[in-house]
Formats: sequence, C-alpha cells, structure tokens
Amino acid sequence: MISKALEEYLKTMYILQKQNGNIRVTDVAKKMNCTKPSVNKAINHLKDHHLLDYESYGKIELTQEGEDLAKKILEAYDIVYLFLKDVLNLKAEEAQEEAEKIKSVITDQTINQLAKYIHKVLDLRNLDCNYDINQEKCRCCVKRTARKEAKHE
Amino acid sequence: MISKALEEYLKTMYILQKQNGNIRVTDVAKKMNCTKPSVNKAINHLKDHHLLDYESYGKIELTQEGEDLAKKILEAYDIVYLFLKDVLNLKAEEAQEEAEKIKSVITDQTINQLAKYIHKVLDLRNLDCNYDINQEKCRCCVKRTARKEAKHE
DNA sequence: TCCTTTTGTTAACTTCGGCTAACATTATAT
DNA sequence: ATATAATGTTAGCCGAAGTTAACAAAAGGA
Repeated sequence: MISKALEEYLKTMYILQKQNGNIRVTDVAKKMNCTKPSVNKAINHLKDHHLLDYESYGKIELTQEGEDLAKKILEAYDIVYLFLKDVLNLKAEEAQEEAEKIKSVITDQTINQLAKYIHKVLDLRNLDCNYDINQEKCRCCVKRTARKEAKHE
Repeated sequence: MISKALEEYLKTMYILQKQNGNIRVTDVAKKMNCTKPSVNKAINHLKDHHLLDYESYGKIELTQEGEDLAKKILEAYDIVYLFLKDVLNLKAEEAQEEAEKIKSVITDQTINQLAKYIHKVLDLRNLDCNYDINQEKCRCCVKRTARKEAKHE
C-alpha cells in the first residue's frame, strides 16, 4: 500500500500522460504545487513500488500496475467531485480541491456507497455523470445508459 | 490555526470532559489509539495555543476558546457522520471512522453545504438529526422544530 | 507507612512529506 | 558550436506526528 500523498502524484502523472503525451517533473510540480525535488522523491518511491519505470533524465512511464491504480484513484476522485459539485452545489474549483482531500482519506467502501447514492440522485434528475477521463463512461452510467436505450427500443 | 491532528485531540478531550468530568492522559491515549507521550505532546501544543490550561501532573482544563473550538469541530464531525450513516447508509461504526477522517480535511464552506443538504434530506423524510452532544439540537434542527410547531398550532 | 501499581513525563529516535541550495544534464537559440 | 535557459538531481535540513525506553510522581492497599 502506498501513501495517500503518493497516490496523488500517481494520479497527476496519469492525467499528464493523457493530456500531454508525456510526464515531466516540472509539470507534475506545477500541478501539485510543490517543488521539483519533492516530485523526484515521489518518482523514486513509486518506482520502488513498481508503479512506474524510470531512470535518471529519462522518460517517466507508468507500468500497467501503476496505470490501473491511477484509474482507480481517479474514479474515486471523480465520484467525490461530482457529489460536491452537482449535489452540494460547490463551485467547480472548490469541489476540485475538496474532492482531492476527501478522496485521499476515505475507504473504498465509502466511495462505493457514495457512487451508488450519487447515481441514484442523478438518475432522478435524469442526468448522466460526466466521467470521461478514460474516454468512457463510468461503470454505473454505462449500465444506466443501457437501461435507457432498452426502454426506447 | 492548529493542525487537524491537534483538533482531533481537542475534540476527544472535550468529549471526555463531558463524559467523565475530567480529562486524563491515559484516557485520551486510549480513545485516540496512541501512546501517552503523544498525548503529552498534544497537550503542550494546545497549551501553547491557549486552548487549555495545564501544568505537570495537574488538571487538564479547556479554556473558553478551546471549548468553543471543540464544539465547532464536533458539530462538523456530527454533520459528516449523519450524512454517512443516514444518507449513505454506512454502518454506525464505519460512519464514525470515516466521518473523523473526512471532517479533518474539508473546509467550513463544504461543511455548511453538507449541513444544508443533509437537513433538506432529513426534512423530506420528516426526521430530525440527532445532534445532541451539547444537550441541544443543532442550529438547523432548532429552526425546523420551531417551524413544525408553528404549523401545529 | 511503605510498597506496588497506575499515571504522567522526558529524551531520543523514526518516518513522512515537504523544503532550499547547489549542482548536473539537456534543450534551445543565436 | 557554444552560451544560455530550462529541466532534473542530489544532499541536507525542517517540522509534524508518531514511537519506545526509562524515569518521576501520585494513588491505593496491606
């Protein structure tokens, strides 16, 4: 198990990879509001845990394991974010900051319950959640969309 | 501003004071699952911040400031707890653990939104929240009860 | 009273996650 | 091609929050 702080680095790296096609120490530092040496430390720890491949001055690449974990972390983040923004009506920016912090402390169990709840609420409002970072809908929404389509046929 | 960890100590001490009529290092350590030296450190920090009065081997007493802060912390905890238990349907024990962690990271603004939301939900279900640690209902529920009584008259 | 147990304190160490300062490497522009 | 700028690395430090081991003080029972 890696720490919540390391999870945050991993998540950020995953997003940067998707957004920019590469992961650079400087960019991670900017996104995380920290210094480059801190990023460097994180990289080495993540490497120790086989979550990424790296050697000095080289390319940073998440391993399969790293990517899978990043996706899981991101999904948790998105669920909390959605709740804060669309249910509690926090401003996008605040929801973002708060989601990060909350997601970092809660268990999978709570995330799951929250996911269920939020989807129920959105369902009542006939909305989809907009989880799309992986170019696909989240598990719950895929099911809902399928149900909806079945109805219309 | 004190750290979230110190807030947790303060909250625990406040509760122990209410429950036992006094605050002892050993009891705090038990409640917080930590060692006595850790509690000792916390006491000294809280003293530095004028949140409690203490001298070696003496009585631990929260100052007015300390008590006010403790109440605020506790209210935040209760709001999150209620949400987890009564809205997300987590088991009491889990809700307790998670609430502690979540409360420790979110802003007042988020707590307020959550409070509003939870009270709206409970209102729909015609329930009161059971915030009673201070032998009084929480601010929102007092208002609601008043409204309800007004209706019945 | 005095011995034992419980309670509280101190000192020194650990881990984590951050930092700065200084340096090494790579990329860029002229 | 080389000087400059940008990027990445290393070393050493810091504070927070915890720990263990050893000791001091207070409380209680015989």
